[in-house]
Amino acid sequence: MSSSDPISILSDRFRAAIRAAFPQLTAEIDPLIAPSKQAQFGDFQCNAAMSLAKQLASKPRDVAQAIVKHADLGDLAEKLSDASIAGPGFINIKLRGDSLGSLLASMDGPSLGVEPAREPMTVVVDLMGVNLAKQMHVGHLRSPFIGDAVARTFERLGHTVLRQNHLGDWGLNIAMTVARLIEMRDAGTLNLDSITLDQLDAAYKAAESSTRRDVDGLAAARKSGHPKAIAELEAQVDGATDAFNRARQTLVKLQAHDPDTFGVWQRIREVTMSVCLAVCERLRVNVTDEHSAGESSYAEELAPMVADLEKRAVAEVDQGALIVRVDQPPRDAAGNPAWEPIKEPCLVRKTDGGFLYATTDVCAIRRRVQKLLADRIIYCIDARQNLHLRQVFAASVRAGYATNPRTGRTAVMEHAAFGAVLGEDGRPFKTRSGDSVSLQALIDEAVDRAAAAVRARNTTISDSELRATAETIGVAAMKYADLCNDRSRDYMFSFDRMLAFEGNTGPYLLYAYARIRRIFEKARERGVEGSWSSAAFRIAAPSEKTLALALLPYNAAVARVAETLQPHHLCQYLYDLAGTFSTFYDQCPVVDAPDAATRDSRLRLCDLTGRVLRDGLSVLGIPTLERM
RNA sequence: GUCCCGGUAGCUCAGUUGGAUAGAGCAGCGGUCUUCUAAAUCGCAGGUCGGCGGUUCGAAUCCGCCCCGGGACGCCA
Repeated sequence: MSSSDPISILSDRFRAAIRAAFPQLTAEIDPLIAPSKQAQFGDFQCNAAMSLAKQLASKPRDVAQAIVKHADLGDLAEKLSDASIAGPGFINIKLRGDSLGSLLASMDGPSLGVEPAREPMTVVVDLMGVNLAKQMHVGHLRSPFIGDAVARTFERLGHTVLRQNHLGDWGLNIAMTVARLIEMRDAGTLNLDSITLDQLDAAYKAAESSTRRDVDGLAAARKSGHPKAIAELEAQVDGATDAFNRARQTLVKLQAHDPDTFGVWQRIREVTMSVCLAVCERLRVNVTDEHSAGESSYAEELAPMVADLEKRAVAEVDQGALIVRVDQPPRDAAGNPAWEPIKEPCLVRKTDGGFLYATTDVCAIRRRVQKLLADRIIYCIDARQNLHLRQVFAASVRAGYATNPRTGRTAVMEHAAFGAVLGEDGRPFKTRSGDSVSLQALIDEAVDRAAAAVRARNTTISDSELRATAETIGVAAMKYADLCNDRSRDYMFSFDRMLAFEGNTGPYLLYAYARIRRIFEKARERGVEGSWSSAAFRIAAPSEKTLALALLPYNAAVARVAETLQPHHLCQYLYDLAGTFSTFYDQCPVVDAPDAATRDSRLRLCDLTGRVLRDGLSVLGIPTLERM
């Protein structure tokens, strides 16, 4: 299919021109086409002459002249001449007046100019790390927001996407909680049938602290010699040791699927998952139960896998633990290492024979590549896990687990790392008392604030519509505020800013879309319907041209998100589009346009803008509203 | 100590992979509603791009050395 993005078309034309002018250049050529920053220089510019001059050992302006001579821009842009060359060798390009209309027309189809991937791949996206028996809090926000947006981007491009919710649902901490709950149930202080996640969370914390042995405190007390303090701390350590041992016994029972123990565990899982999935649904994050792939699901595979690693000497014993060294990657024929060397080895078995989270993660890669046939695995996880993930990736490659059985190629594994969520004081987001804020409370507040804002501007809206509208606006505000930043940075969580309805926010984009919908409602009231859909685009007014230019690079924006795993590039595109639309809206009457042809052209322009906004927001996982 | 992020307007952030005079939004100042939603729009003001060197026609961007902030560094997950 032919592209509708002028940068893409111009790149092709200039690449051909450069090839023709300099046949001696064999390497790949980047024609460096960019929009002009200032209108006086035209619409676009080619910056390739300067860098090529270096390779060709000639003068940049001579190179530019040769490019200009060979460039055929057809009916897209005005013919180039020596006057098109400026400064050290910039080539300025001015689109022809009628070309924007035909570019828009070529974009105006179901795909909105988005080109499907040439080689559809299977992409696994790891996008949530919920732990059993723990209340969801602000720290659980970014992974599903970013991960779902990335997943949707790949889906939009025609790839097969498999979301994975890597649940923390196994291990000693969970067993500890199970032991605690059984004790409470047997003591009659707890009804497991009606237990809530908050109660589970409390039990988890209690279990955790009851097994923490204060050996440092005891040592200090012994040193200072206070008999009472020593006695208390001895009792504490003994008690904690008992609790710890009970937890270990419970873990053994759990692993053996002892009916009572396993039943309690299942109950914990049920309660946690129902909250987790309800939150996902409310946040419009496409994660359902079928995406669950908990640590427990790997439990049976760990021992055989580790035996395989040991047998093939991929892993070796070091200081009692079993490790996979990743400091000396094999090199291919060209001398490129299979991964960047990492000094710290990857531990896959503890001295006591137990497995670690790295073991499970390697096992997950093995399943994702060998069974799910992943070509690419994307981890949307906290930046602090970076070293751990790099080790796990390297160990998997070394073990051969990351080699896709269908293609024979090593799956591409990437860490889409993100920073912390900070409060407005610049410190990690917490309540005044220092607790983490529950996700439910956070969403409720965003929605409440959105409701108040809608009510303040619209007194006639029904309560049910108000609720639905506020829900959409509140969630859009939260998601957009997260996604519009470079994910690798820490980001500042501020209700005031995300719900300000001004500037680069979710509500601003929703508002732009709602205004477009209102134009069509108005048009229908006037009896104008349908006739515009086949109208010719007549791009005349400056704000029409700006809007058209903002519209065309939609494909590039989506493609860029897939390339960089950075949804903020799409946010930037959409914000720019909404902004240019607002200016157009202000300056160009649509329904009351001076003549029918202009009106129909503008209606079609509005329709295209609205569909791109809706589609782009849907790629981010944000639904639109017909009215606000 | 080693490694990974980050440092751009008073605040929150972009910056198309090295291009022309570094851009938005808040906050500040001043315009624009009998008109398709003013939740908008237009303008003004605001900068040693952490610092110093280097690479070249050209650096916020690449390289080196520092400074500051955050994080991670074998038997927790």
